[in-house]
Amino acid sequence: MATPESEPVRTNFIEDIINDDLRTGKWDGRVITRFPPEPNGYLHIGHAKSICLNFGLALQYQDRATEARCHLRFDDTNPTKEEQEYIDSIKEDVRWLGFDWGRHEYYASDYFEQLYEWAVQLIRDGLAYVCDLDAEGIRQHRGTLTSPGRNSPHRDRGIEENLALFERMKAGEFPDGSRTLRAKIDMASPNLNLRDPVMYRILHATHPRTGDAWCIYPMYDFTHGQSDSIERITHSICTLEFENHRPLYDWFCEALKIYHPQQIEFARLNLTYTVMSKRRLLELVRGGYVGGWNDPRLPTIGGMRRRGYTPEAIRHFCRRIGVNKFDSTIDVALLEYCVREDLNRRAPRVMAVLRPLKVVITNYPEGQVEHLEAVNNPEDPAMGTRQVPFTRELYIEQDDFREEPPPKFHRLSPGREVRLRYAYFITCQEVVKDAAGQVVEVRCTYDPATRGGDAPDGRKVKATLHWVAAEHAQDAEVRLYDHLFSKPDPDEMDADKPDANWLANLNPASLEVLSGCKIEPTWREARGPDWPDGIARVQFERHGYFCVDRDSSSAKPVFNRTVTLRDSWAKIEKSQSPGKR
RNA sequence: UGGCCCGUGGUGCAAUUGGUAGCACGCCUGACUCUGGAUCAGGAAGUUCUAGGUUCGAGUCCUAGCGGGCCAGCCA
Repeated sequence: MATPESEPVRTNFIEDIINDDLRTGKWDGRVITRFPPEPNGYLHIGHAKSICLNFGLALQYQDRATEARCHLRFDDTNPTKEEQEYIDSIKEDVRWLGFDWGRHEYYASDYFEQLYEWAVQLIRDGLAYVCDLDAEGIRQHRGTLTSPGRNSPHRDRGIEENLALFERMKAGEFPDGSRTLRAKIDMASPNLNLRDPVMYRILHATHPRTGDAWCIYPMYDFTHGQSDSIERITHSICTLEFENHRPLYDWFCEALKIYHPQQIEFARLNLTYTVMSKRRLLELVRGGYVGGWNDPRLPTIGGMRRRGYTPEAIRHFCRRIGVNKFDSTIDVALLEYCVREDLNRRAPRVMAVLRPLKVVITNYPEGQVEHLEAVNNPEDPAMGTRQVPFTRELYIEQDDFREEPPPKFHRLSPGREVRLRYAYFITCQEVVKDAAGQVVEVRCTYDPATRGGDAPDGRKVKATLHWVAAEHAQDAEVRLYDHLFSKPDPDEMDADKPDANWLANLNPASLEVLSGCKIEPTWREARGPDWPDGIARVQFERHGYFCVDRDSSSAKPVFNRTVTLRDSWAKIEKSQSPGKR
């Protein structure tokens, strides 16, 4: 049987290019890609798309290529924004996703010396010059989208003067922002990136890796292509916004006469009900709208890991969304489908009552305890069974009882018989209410002949409820997560408040913390095969998939809801509610 | 008003490179079921952005238009 991981997926336009190249021998049969994050933030599902693409390609062409691998390269050219902490978390995330860069861990900063020499080479060739304009001056000379720029007054400086000035920039003789090294291309180019782009800027800042060795730092455009070149990358895959930079990428490689990889752009990932930009993610964290970078509601890799998503599910998702050259927004339901699909096969089943309602089995002997066999995972008999204690007093879900059942509700209600999973049929005989009229207890009788869950006389029940023995129950905290935003597109504003911004669309119910939840005491015995990442995941029957949060203690476990089960009753209920449909 | 890139069911992708569209998610039915889960079967849903053109034949090629994205950081 084909696993989701191995299922064939149609080739995308990037694979078409690679296949062509392999056929024509363009790169001597090599396929070398790279994932080049800037260590200035945490990775999110959008990065996962790129990671899966780049590392996936290397894996995929292992047999067909003479050499196939993917490098991990940190694009660390801006010390004012980058930190070691980000480097560490990025490595952790890529590893967790299941990819291995082997010894191919690189840093653009490792190439600073070479980059400097190349800059000098360009000056010697008359293709670069030191410009004394400040940021404002450069901007004023740049022109606009529709009008050409003007040459810098320093554009025609002599080579020797440029060399001396650049040397002095490097030596730290000038303050930040006072001068730049620029490529001499074309101030009239319709592509603004070609209007004498800055190659080096002065930044007296301590770099996480090179410390204070440099006070001039190369710009992205003067770094990325050359880094690719040094590493002999064949296909340099990046997102669409770099399309306009490709001519510059090519220009530098050609001007320098160095190995010239091919840049290919693809569309970044967008998901419904969430935001993906670093800026917005940062705002959510800084503003306290979420608990931190690994808040389970965030689309960050750390958040998803804590939410209980598996690397397998994320990889499968990334394979299924495809790769293209135009913006699109994927329905988060597909992501959720992928997690369910994976967890359904792997997660042991456990009974957990989230909102307890006490049930007393009036004809069941007081003090008696029976141990009933429960299946750990109906999808995988190899996961075995366990013995769950059953007693006179139990908890069932509040939602599983209705004093006045609506149409199509076939759970417990007065006079009705249902099955307690793996246990007995019970019939509701009496309802106990508090002073406020709230149902606080349901008194039932059980049929001893239905032990195990089947009636010898063949009679059927319409519902099977999960339950937990009251005295034996493990108390737990359960965190119910839902979409972070209440609209598929967080930017869509309600007509009555057109001036609001995306934050107004935060879903007030994105997190609900439940305490006093009752978990079946044998839940730990239900564990299936070990989870490679050490995060325990279970299915709470009829609820969804949950993972054990790091806030857990042995006295009180804490569970995070990864995703709910598909819930057809919820749909019926929703369609019954007035105002709907 | 400039340049570049891009338009296929609600959403995301396919279509053997010119032979009148197929898959998945979602949605709706039904079957089965000790999870209202899973599974299985079926259904609704597309003027392939529009208009011309080439061709026996166009989602694929050409032209124009319309729509969307990106670009005026000493960010990446």
